[in-house]
Amino acid sequence: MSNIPASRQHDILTLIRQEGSVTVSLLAEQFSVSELTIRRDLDHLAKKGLVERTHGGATARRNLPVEPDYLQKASEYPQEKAAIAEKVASFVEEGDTLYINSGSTTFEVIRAVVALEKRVTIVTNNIDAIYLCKESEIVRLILAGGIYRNRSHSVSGSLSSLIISQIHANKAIIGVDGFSPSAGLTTPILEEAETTRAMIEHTVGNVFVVAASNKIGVVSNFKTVSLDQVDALVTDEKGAEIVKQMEIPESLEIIVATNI
Amino acid sequence: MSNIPASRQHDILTLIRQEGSVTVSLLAEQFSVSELTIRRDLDHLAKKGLVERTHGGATARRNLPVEPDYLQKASEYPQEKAAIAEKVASFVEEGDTLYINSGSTTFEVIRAVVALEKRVTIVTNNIDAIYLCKESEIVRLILAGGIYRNRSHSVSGSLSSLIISQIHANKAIIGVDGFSPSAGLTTPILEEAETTRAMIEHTVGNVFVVAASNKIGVVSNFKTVSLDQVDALVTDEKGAEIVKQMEIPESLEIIVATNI
DNA sequence: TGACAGATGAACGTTTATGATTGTATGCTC
DNA sequence: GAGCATACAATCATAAACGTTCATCTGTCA
Repeated sequence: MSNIPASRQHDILTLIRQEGSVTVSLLAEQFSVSELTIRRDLDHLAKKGLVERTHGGATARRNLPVEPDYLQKASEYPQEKAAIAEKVASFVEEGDTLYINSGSTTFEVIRAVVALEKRVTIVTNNIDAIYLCKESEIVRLILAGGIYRNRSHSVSGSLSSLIISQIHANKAIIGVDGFSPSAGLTTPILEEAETTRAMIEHTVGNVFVVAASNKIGVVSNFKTVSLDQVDALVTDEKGAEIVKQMEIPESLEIIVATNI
Repeated sequence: MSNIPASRQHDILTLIRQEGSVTVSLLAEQFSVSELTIRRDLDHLAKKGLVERTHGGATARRNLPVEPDYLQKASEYPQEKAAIAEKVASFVEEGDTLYINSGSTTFEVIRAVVALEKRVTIVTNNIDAIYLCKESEIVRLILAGGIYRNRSHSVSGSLSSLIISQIHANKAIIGVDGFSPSAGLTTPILEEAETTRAMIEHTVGNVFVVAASNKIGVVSNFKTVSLDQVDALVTDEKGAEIVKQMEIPESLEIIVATNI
């Protein structure tokens, strides 16, 4: 992967997130390349679902009719999360059945997985997944049921576990609020922890945990599982640095998602 | 500010949501484009159901953005459906647990029930219910899980029935595509029929069927249950007329919702 | 050195956005 | 009810943006 276009696309992405929207002509001028190149860059970013392509330019994604609280959270480490999502999506294969729990990072994961255009089944308790999958004809979406929590736009609890008990996925992609060697994976909501645990227990393949550096070493309220039930941690460069100082199970692979 | 159409339309939309209403001439001045362009922008937004077009401008729309074909169906008999929804909601009592299946009529029912501000639990397979319940702190929403169908914005099938098998409601409010003495209640989708049947079977109290006159006497593809499992039909005046000609079980009460 | 992939730009025809023009409908004033 | 102003719809012309194809350049690898 060559560096010059990648870094320009990264800069474009930052600019779009900053300004909300950009024009092709302005970008072409700013980066001293032809408009055609900019258009290709934007198309590339749009295909990954990172921006919304429009006539004359591109805008930041704003396709959710109802914006959940966690979209504010999503703006905390947007690039890290996008990079992590991109990375973990690269492990997804045609025909996979995936457990993906709720949260801002895993929301990005769903976006990245749908952008792959592979024939996969996504099982999730994140209701917002419907916005991401609605245009895809080849991704099958199974929603867990249960009591709806408006703050996280998700369902969880014993009723969710009931459905999960019927499905065995071959990969799980799990977002957490805390990742710690001693406390394992932790979340602030009891029911979410239960649902996530059920997902991990019904996964026959690899369990990926996605977490930006601000989650590493953190302990939240409720324990999901301990680290020896996790196969891989996908994190950013800073997160990987922190993990290196920790005593983690040997079986746990650390995967670094380098910023785009 | 970049003046690409998408960005301008977004700004117009936020402005409308902020102010409640806008005029074409003011917008034209503000964005330095012709009024004609503004009109086209507003038409565009109105077509997506995001704003309400008026003479000389546009106003905010509190309605949620729903699927076009869903919306089309919803606009078929809007007054009748609203009246029916209002009527059936009047039977809902504090503390009730309600089964409500998916469909444009029952969507209105959920809206009416939430407006009651009574402490009830709604169990539904209509995902759009989240828009209606999100602001209510006293309505508890339980979503059935299962495979998501984008056309109806609902989940259904055996996984949904699994959750339903765990819940016994004391009232069920059921929308149908066909209501017929011989064929019973019918719907065009097999899985929906299964889910609806499960709801009715797990209701210990009254089962209400809501149907505007265009559904009465109609037979759709898949049977849900026969009429003797229904306690009441809530319909409009024209529907009541038609039912009078039919041979229906004596136990089935006909409730007429008079147009407001 | 030669083959090759990826990035870039030019040229072409096509699509989209915009504004001017004209005529029609709506609402208001008198 | 006549006259008038405003908003609208319909049509056309123009310019900008777009997609497609081809050619060029660069760096990599054998």
